[in-house]
Amino acid sequence: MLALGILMALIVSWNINSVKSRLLHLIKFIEANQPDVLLLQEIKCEKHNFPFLELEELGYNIAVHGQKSYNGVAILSKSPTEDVFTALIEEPDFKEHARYIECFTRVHGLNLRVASVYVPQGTEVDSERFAFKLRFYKAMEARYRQILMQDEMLVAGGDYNVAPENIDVYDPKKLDGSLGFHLEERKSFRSLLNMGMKDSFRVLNPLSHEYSWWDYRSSGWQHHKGMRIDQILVSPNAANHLQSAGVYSEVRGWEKASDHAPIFCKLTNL
DNA sequence: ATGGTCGATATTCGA
Repeated sequence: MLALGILMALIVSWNINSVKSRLLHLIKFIEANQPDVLLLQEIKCEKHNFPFLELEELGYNIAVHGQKSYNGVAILSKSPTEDVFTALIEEPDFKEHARYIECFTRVHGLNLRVASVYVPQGTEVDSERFAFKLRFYKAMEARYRQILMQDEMLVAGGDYNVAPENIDVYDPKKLDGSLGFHLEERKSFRSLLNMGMKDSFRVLNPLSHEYSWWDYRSSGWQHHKGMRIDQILVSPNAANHLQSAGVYSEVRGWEKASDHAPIFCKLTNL
């Protein structure tokens, strides 16, 4: 290996809203961008229905936590996915929700623990599902804290279903207190940051107004009304390697697109 | 303006 070789790790997170209905988009995206690690959410299928063959053909090792019809998360990595963990939620009522998968993998000499996270949307503020959303944040925080204490590099990307700040939504006044932008959930998200995790996009683009999700129902994409509810959070030791971060927003304009665009961060091996 | 549109599934649920 050349001493001067600067290598870049591309890590992408994407709520794909059904991996089976979006498989051609996924393949097109991979061929164009060649991510080293791809974190998927809302695959909406069980493991035995996941398109392993098509994606292994593109050079990926794959870890899947599947569920019929709803939720489902996966990790694709050019390197082997080791030490897979999914048991974040043990509550009987929500145990079957496949919303978290984590593994160890390597990218260009970086040893990373990576997680693909699909935080509950919450359905309605103050509902039982909203309470579960807040509990999910607590469980995630405890898990991340454990990993930070082991001094591993953590890259945890996903649909956090919260827009952290005013800059992250199209109309902060109107949306204040509504699902995805309620103070309680924003505090839960901030708590991850206060623990030391960095919002890679915001660290590198402090003033950018960019979104990652546009609602189907209100034709949000057509009206430029979106929210930045997908994030790639990184531990402080991984943040030292951050080079850039952004949103592949053009993907949201593809025909029959997911309501979320892929997001990325790049880490250098230096 | 409390609708709208998706995907999986079954004629409803969850987002």
